[in-house]
Amino acid sequence: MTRKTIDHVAALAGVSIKTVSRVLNDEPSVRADTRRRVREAMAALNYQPSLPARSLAGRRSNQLGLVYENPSANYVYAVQSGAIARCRESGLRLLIQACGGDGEQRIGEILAMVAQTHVDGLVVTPPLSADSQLVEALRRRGLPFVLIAPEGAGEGAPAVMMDDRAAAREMTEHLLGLGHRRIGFVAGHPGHSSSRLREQGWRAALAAAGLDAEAAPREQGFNTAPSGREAAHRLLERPDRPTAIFAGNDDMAAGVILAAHECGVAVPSELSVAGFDDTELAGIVWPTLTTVHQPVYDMAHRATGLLIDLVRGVQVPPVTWVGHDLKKRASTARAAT
Amino acid sequence: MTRKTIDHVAALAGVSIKTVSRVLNDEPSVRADTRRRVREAMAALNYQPSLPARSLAGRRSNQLGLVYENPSANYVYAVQSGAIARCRESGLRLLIQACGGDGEQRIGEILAMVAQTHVDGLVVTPPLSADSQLVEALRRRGLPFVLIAPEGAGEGAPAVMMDDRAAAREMTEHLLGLGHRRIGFVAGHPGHSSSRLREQGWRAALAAAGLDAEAAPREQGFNTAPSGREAAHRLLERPDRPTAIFAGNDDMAAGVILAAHECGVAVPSELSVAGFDDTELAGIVWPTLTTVHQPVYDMAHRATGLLIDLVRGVQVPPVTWVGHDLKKRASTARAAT
DNA sequence: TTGTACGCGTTATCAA
DNA sequence: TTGATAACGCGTACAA
Repeated sequence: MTRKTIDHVAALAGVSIKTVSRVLNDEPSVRADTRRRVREAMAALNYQPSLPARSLAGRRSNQLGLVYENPSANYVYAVQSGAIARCRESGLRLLIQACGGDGEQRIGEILAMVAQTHVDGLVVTPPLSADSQLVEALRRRGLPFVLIAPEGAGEGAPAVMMDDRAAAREMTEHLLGLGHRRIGFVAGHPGHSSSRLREQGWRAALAAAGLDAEAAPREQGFNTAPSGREAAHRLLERPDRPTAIFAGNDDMAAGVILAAHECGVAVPSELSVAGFDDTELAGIVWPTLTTVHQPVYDMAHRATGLLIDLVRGVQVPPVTWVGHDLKKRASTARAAT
Repeated sequence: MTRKTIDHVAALAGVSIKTVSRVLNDEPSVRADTRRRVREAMAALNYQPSLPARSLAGRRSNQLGLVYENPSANYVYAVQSGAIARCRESGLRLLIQACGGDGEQRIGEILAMVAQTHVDGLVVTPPLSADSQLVEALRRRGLPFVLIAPEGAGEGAPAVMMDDRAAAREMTEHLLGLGHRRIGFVAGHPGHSSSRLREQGWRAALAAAGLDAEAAPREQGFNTAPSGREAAHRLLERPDRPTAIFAGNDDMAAGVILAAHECGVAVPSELSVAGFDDTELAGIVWPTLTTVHQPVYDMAHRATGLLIDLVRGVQVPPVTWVGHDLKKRASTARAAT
């Protein structure tokens, strides 16, 4: 139960604790032979360096933070997995902070966490990444941080983004290519910037195809399946019923499919349905969902990599774009003639 | 950027740092008046104590660990949320550790994490909680820990469990009560103890109803929607097609519904489908899924509470049972006559 | 290439 | 009820 310390290792290897410290931190100025002896001693004792001691003594804690607030389980899980994987590659720990509360309080909570834990930097996920006050507070604090999918382009802070607008446009073009002309849209939560961008992509594709983008059927949803279901009912009741509905995320698309079932409208023969995000759900609903793959894991992995660079003083580009991907599954088909 | 320390607070409050420390740790032997002055000084400076310093100096780190390995996104999210909430109530931090690798290596990883981070205790989730070698290693290490849903009854280690067997039996009885006699079962992953318990509950209910439990239609699944779909196809092809199918979890139940759609079997009029767990999915598929609510958030919350007691030297019961709940939704109905 | 002395910010010990 | 001082286990600065 009594902790093994750097002193034990030093004694066993016959060197000073400073040399052990050098080996621990992969500093170059250690003779290969000495390094080997120290390594062996560490292994023999099953030595594990104390993170608190390192945090306290050094100017780095070897810990990064990940903050999120209230998104979906799938999103959080994917983000965490990507960030954890990247941290592991570099021998760092990830501290996860779930935020509650409103603006001011939230910022205080995050700054308190930073101060208490000594984290070296922060990965900020949406919707927190769109909070310009938070961004400003972090900047003032002088803490390295990387934003995932911020509003606009992160206001100069390093950000990892996907092109929601272009992806939505591509999906709409896919539907147009299948012969659809009345393509309805279920918009996502108004508070999320991605909602606006996706809607813009849909409109842009319609306009480019010579359709009246302003008059196109559009209903408001809130990123949940029930809201998608209700929006779909409103769309399906219209005299000029759409032959395709594009929902701003997969949950809402699942709601659209549910509504179609309820109205006796066959998917995809009478109605094509498309989603966005490519969550687990897309492969589970029936028919399986055509959707846009958002590489959440990859985005988190990259954001964490950028943060590691930043902490080490390496310059990083202001915006890193990640690609997206159309997943064509069973919920879309050629428009009935 | 320069950190505020206990010295600053002590100076401002006109006391020694030890007194500030006492206030910080809610020790009783401080005059109310002194305590107030110290509190005010802390607030005025927006003082945040250094967790690494406390971990290093004290015999407690005020940090608990949560270890998981590879379960579903929804499960992880619910467990984390419950544990984080409980930690927050007691002013503790939660360190989350995702494990990879096989038995030996996994144990080493967890013990290394414990040694490095100085966590005061560990919440162990399934399937790790069923690893008796891990349990033994933690016991030897002398670290407080609580198991969630272990195999058997946790081998004497404190555990939080739900009665999978009784719940599955109740669900089967519900189906029997709806007039079903041919009730098929899709078993979950053979590696999970809950799979066996749920199957036992199903069989017990059939036997109690005077049916031949041994000959009842049963197919193997692996906790995924595709495996549920395939199992359902096999069940639906039988000459004595079941009028109800009970799947060992919601994902597989979603697969069953999908298969029914594919075979042109109407749910619930021609086939009732029941699931287990009450994940998000249950409210999203069509028809919405009748299922057993497993209180994952609550289990994690309680397990963390027990762990906090344990760390403080308070005795806790060896097993804490949590209740379950039948959620009757749209996927089950009276058997066709 | 290696080692010595000190400090990081807190808790523990013991004395007042 | 309060305080002085020594740990805790490591990195940093500087010297050898």
